Amino acid sequence: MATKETKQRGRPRSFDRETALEQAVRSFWEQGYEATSISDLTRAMGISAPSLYAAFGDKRALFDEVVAEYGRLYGGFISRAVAEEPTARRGVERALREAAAEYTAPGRPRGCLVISAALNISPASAEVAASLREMRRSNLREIASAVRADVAAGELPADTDADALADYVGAVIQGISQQARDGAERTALEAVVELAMRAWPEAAAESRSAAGARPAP
Amino acid sequence: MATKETKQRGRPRSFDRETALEQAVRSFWEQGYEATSISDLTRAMGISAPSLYAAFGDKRALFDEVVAEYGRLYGGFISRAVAEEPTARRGVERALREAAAEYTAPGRPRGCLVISAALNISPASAEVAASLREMRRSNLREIASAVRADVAAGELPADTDADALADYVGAVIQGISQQARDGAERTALEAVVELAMRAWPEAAAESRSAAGARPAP
DNA sequence: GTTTTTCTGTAGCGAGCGATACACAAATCG
DNA sequence: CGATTTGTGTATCGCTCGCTACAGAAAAAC
Repeated sequence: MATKETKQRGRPRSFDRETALEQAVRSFWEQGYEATSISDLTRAMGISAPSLYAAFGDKRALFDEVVAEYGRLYGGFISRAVAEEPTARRGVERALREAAAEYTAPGRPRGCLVISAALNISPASAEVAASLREMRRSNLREIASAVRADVAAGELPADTDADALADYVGAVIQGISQQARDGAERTALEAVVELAMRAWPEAAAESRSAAGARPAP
Repeated sequence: MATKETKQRGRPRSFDRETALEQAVRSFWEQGYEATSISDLTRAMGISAPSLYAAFGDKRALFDEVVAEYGRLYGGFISRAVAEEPTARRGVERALREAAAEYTAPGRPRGCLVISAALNISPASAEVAASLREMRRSNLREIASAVRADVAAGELPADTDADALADYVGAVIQGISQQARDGAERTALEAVVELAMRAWPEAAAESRSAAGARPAP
């Protein structure tokens, strides 16, 4: 699907589409959707406005591609951590630690694009905000699902409120992203993660034997 | 200072300045600094642009007044909670519970203006963002100070990292504000607060006798 | 070669932005 | 009363926004 089918017919594109997209990612990541103008984008991408519109459609379509690219390159670590670790606790702890690292990684914009790019949007761009919000909700559902699986496995107390726990994790992640944007250092955010994980419920003592085995959600 | 000195000389203002300011607070609270246009403001305040500029200066000066008014009417509860409660733990718990209530109060914009009004700002308005950031930092300093006082009083373990604990509380508050803006209900945020407080360090068992007495910072 | 297709650069569209010039209205002061 | 001071309404200003018309450039197809 992504490979060129045959030789293209007309004048070839004079810039690398992937490289330009990567610069668009950085621009939107730094300033958010509305605060990033077409002029900002053409400057960062090194192309003119008509080239941008020919290659990516309009600003909204470019942003959609940017979000997908961001997810592919930088944003998937939460889903990955929760899916790969054997317990919800370990998945969440890994996700939070990676968040502290990712959101302060040198040479990149701070924080999370999905969290911060569509804050304070004017009504005209409400759809963009709704789209990113749904992505965040999806992440929380994954976490809540992992928590429920741990409860079923006796890895967490039976009265654990999975949705509340997922909301809590989401609040901490959003807070970490925000503080990273405010200039917080990685070590400070790791200390926050350390504290945040102290709120994790303790497993009932007698049923910790089944650790590592988790039924599919 | 705020009272009229004598009878004013020229044509009197045809609108109530305080009421108009209150509408400006709502507009900036809902949409943030940059996403709120002068046109939005004049519509909400029920006055024309020249009247706005005559009464409040420019957009930036109006926003500064809005921030001050917001702090006076809605924003002081964190400082109040931390200052009035006898221990840092009780102060923070009260602050978080009040945040869950305030940020979802019916008939008001969701979340906290100081947290959300200057997110995703373009470089031209960087000063506005810096100003609100400094207010947030000031709140965290108050919390860290209360924590240090509790450590000195034996109310918290001697190895408690006051700055990290304050950063954690700040992250939770920002997360709660964000989720409130995303539509979370008060009860859901209260569950998040309940969980967040489980991370609070336990006092060393033998020195809890001095509860209620705290030396001034 | 000529034709066809596609991309690029210039230049500019209508709309909205923050902010204001200017004439008129409404009050106090003498 | 006239003079002075201050606020209001209309009608913009210069600027930037997202976006595009149009002509020319660069490739394949014939």
